[in-house]
Amino acid sequence: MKIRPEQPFILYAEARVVYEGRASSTLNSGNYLIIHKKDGTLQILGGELCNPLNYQPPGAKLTKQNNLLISIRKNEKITIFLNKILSYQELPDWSIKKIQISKTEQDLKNQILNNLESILKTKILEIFSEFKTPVGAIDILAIDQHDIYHVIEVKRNKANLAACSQLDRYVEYFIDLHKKVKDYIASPRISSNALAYAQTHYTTWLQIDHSI
Amino acid sequence: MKIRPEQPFILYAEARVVYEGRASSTLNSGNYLIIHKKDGTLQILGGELCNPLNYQPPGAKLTKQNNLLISIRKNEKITIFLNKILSYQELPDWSIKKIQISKTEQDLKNQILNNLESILKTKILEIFSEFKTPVGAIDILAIDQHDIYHVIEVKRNKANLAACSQLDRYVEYFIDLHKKVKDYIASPRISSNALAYAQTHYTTWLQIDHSI
DNA sequence: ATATGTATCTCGCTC
DNA sequence: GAGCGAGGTACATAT
Repeated sequence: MKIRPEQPFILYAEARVVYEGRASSTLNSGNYLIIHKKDGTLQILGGELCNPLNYQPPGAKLTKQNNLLISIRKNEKITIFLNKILSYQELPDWSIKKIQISKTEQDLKNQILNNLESILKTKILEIFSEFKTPVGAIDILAIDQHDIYHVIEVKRNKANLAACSQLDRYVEYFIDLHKKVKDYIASPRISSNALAYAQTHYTTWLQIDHSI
Repeated sequence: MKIRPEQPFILYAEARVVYEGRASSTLNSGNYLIIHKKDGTLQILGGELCNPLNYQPPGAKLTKQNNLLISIRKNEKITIFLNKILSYQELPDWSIKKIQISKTEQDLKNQILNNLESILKTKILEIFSEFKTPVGAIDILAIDQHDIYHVIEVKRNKANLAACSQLDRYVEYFIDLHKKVKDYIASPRISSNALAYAQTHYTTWLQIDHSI
């Protein structure tokens, strides 16, 4: 069956691949699975690991010239040199449903918001979620009865040094505005270096788990 | 043809999927592409976007019970409820070659290392790559003739606030050791907020491009 | 095993 | 469009 580059399809072929764009890459000849979706997404999958060897995100445009498949998107170009087509199948009825997910960071955040005063052990007058600053958006900002700004960075899993630094930026922002600040990392776990860093920076780690 | 869960295969099927592990998810019934690799990798791909709807990384174990495909890895479980098999193909000769990539951050770093004195405009006595500290590994550390520590954070593309914060941690580490420090972000581009932050924190942005 | 950072990250969101 | 951060991030690497 003839390859129709405007169709969604799966193609198993002996091929080699060249990519030129943000980075550059070459993939030596072998048997690979080539996937093309109707939004332009292109993936070349190898026989192990999750991530594609080469890919184009949605919006790419696929064309065919003799034994070449060429996908172009902005300044990125993938050229597939087809040596032998081993199988080809079009998937016109491929579903585009979205997944329903839970136990995300948002869920953990809601859990904290619902128990904020007992967690912070003070009376809260104002609560902000995703409070925008020039140095990023604060997960939870709570202002208490003594005008202390409680800044909370939430991580759904193990908090690391990057989480501490994120918090540092927010704290500095309020310090510069002459506010009194207390800062917290709320997460189920924290890396040892992050915990050490937090302790020397007067950051409180709130261990908090997904309920259920 | 009968599904053999120990084989690498591509399966196009009407199915629904349930996942339970670090997070939880459900995917309603539809036509999806199910990919199984010999390293245990499992992916359920929808008709748009790059990322799999559900997946298991290498090391997962796949079994079949009637119309169920079950993949288990540590505390993570994917259950695929097969309603109708639309196509099934085994790929025993799927290649596992690796891609050759260039224009990575490492390439950019080497470029800087090869021109360090002209970039920093001073005589360098010692150079360290990936210098380990308790607050992370420094991309490039150069100590000059005046015992000034030049700390460089390299980003292959656009630098953001996180890059600035990374640098802050390294600078603070040396300040606490009573060293004189100059810090730099080296990248082709930088976000406006990151540049503003850098300027108020005495961080120098070195605009540097991938040669070629 | 844990920890850290990169990635052609992708993706969704907000401005 | 830019910017930011989450992600079941995956993945490589060092300890």
